Amino acid sequence: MPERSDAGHPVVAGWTKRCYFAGRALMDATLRPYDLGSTQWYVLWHLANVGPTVQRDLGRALELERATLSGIVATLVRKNLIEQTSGGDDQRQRLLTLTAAGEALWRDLPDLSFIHDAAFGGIDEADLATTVRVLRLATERLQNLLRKE
Amino acid sequence: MPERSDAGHPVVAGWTKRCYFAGRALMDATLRPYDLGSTQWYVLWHLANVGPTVQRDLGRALELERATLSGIVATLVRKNLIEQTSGGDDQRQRLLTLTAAGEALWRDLPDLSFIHDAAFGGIDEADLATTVRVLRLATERLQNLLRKE
DNA sequence: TGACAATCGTTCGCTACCTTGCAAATATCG
DNA sequence: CGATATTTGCAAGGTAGCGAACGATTGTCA
Repeated sequence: MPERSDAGHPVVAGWTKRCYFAGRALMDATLRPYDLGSTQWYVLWHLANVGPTVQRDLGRALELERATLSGIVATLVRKNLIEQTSGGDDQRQRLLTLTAAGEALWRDLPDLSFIHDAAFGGIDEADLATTVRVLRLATERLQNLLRKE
Repeated sequence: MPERSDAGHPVVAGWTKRCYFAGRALMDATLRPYDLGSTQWYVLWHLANVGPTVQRDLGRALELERATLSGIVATLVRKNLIEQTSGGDDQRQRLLTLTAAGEALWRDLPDLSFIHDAAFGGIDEADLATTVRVLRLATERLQNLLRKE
């Protein structure tokens, strides 16, 4: 967000945010006709490609807090796209499954891979690798600071 | 968010999101004792360093939608940190100014530059430049796609 | 001048993040 | 076995983002 170009650091943060939101906006715009949000799409993707999943595992896979996923699951259940059952050995956890309507919708959904291709296609592989390395290192450092308060 | 490492593209998107949220989380955690959100901090920063600003210009500088900024301004006014006046030649636009309490709080606030330093400090300048170039190019491509629908 | 268009801010409803606090179920260990 | 800790999910409340629709003001131009 900051436009200060003093040293070069804040600029990275700014473009990280802009890039994240631009991709998300394109995803949201593409999914809008289907009345789906981007994170809802990720949930459907996971259930369609991995199969029925316990809510806890889905949260870990998608890196979402329990409270966040809880709301998204509630929305998808309300739309009748997924089902949330609690008939396992562990009575705390809930199994998530695509409904027939959910599977039908998933088949109708357009392929979103064009977004990644549009964003990063044709860019030098070495540059992409550098970008990933920088972002991952920065993320790990920030998360370390977060753990130590 | 996606962990698929097929080609390399989706990985970039995943780390872009993680890095953005890690930085924001650290910022939020640092500001929590002061009951401030990260975007609220950016507004105070701008008013403290640039001076009183018309709301429209602030939105452009911070790249926020009118609706988003409207809510943030309302929050800061409610906290008595900024003032929103409408006494210009153009009766539509509102001038934002720090209140005395806002200036006092700003002086108490810790320096947040340690976040950028922690994230990107010590990384090769060329690698940072490459990262910025990749992210900016991807962002521009995505925004172009957004304009054409 | 008078109709129409553009701009500015607000409000509403939505998605998606978070923390905190709670209750229920399960695991662990004395 | 029983007390305690952990895990799982939910609800409430807050921040930050979006689009759409609406007054009010201002600009444009026939």
